Amino acid sequence: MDATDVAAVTPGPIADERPGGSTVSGDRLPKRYRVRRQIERIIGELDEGDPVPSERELAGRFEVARETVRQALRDLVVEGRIRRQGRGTVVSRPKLVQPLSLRSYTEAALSLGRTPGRVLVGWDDVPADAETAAALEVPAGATVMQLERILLADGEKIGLESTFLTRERFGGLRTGYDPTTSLYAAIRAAGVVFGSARERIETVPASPREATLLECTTALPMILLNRRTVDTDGRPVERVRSLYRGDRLAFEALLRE
Amino acid sequence: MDATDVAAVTPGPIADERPGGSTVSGDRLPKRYRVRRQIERIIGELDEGDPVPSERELAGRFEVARETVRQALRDLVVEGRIRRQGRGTVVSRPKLVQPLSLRSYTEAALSLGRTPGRVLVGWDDVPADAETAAALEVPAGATVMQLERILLADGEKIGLESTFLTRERFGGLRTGYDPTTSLYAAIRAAGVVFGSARERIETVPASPREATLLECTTALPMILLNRRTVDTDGRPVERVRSLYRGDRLAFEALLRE
DNA sequence: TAGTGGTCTAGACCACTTT
DNA sequence: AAGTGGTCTAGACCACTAT
Repeated sequence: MDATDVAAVTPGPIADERPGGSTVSGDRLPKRYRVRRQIERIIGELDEGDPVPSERELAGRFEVARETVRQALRDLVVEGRIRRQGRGTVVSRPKLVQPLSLRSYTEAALSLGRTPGRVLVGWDDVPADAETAAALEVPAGATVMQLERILLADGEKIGLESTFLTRERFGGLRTGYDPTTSLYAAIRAAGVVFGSARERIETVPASPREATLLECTTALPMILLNRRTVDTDGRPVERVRSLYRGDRLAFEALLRE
Repeated sequence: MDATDVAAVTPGPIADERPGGSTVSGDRLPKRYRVRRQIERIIGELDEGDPVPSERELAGRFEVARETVRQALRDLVVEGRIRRQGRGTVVSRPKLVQPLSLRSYTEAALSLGRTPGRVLVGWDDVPADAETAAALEVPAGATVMQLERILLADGEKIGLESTFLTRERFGGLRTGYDPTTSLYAAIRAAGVVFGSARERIETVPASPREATLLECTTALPMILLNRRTVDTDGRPVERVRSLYRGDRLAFEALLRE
């Protein structure tokens, strides 16, 4: 189905009596929500991957400013209903739902039927910031290893992951470990048995660097996961900071008494 | 400390050579990120609850359009660094970190040293939507009870919670249960033993109704939790849809092998 | 090269709250 | 009455991409 086919779906301009440059409509609902509902009707008729009409065309069709259309589209991007892609905007796939577990990203993605991948961004010795130092139980400013990778699902960039490890315990990974493979497998192979982890989950905006790396140009809301993992003796193993595209991923937890 | 005292912190307008109405600065970084950094410097000098300079004043000080300042402030709101409040904008408190567990909101808030509260929004018989019907194992469109409440922490509105229950099993709660108290306590008192729950966590924008109820007028990113709880026999107990302000809350999970 | 989304400007009116 | 954030307009230039 082509985007031009859906013109019949939209009945016409959005009702608004006020003349002149004025704006705030008499009713309470901001105009962008009515625009949004119209756009939802359009994309409801489209299939996954179909192009959405351009911002300028939607603005003209609904007789609103382009900025107003953009605000409506922004909501739909956050919800993962549409996606900006190369040239235009297209209808997107449903969010990937990843379980919160001690398993690695590789294992989680595979169990969901997706093909995992990683792109190495950097593997450097860096001074530990306050949070990393506390997590790894090293003095503030001590040198630790940082492994930063982009996470892929079926080739799509969905997250950015930084793992911090002490050189004392894991310096050996520098040789013989391929950073595009599962780190957890390598850590286990080094004889470490994962015990438990504490993970903090919140929403943050993407920074310019992160947006560039993940190819989402806007300041999209992201899901930030901060994990501290210890082994069965309670000794720190890793600190991980994972930033996932909020429009592409959701997480799932299993809770027990 | 007063917001007017920090003028000395800001060195002056943001560097940008281009003349005329043009915009996109020669360097790659959008102007709003430099504006944001300037504002961060200002609020770094302020204490919790202090007023942030007004949007118009910041725009004048940095010699940018007010919309550009608003984009920068939007990021800081999402991160929970500042908060819109009545008249102006103020520096906010750190996020509340709530554990993901089978415990009720009441128990979680108390264990964090916060005073929990609830405001009843509605308690009605409603037709089950597809998700609710599946969760409660009733036919689609069947009538179920919906209990909708605003969640408070120290009097502040931080979330909106809808609980769906079957009338067959929990119709008795209609009499003798005060909806501003803990629902979980009442359910337990009815002889139900919670078994486990599956919870989905994601980021969504707030709808106009939700923003109004939570008194966050903007389309702020929210954290949406969808929970399905079953008893020890695996029978469905409840479906809960909780929407938390992403700028006020974070969540924490404990992971084990 | 034409069209797209990304960014920014300079204005305007509104509802609301504080003074 | 004055000031705040919330919303919207009508334009503009840019980098990028598909044609």
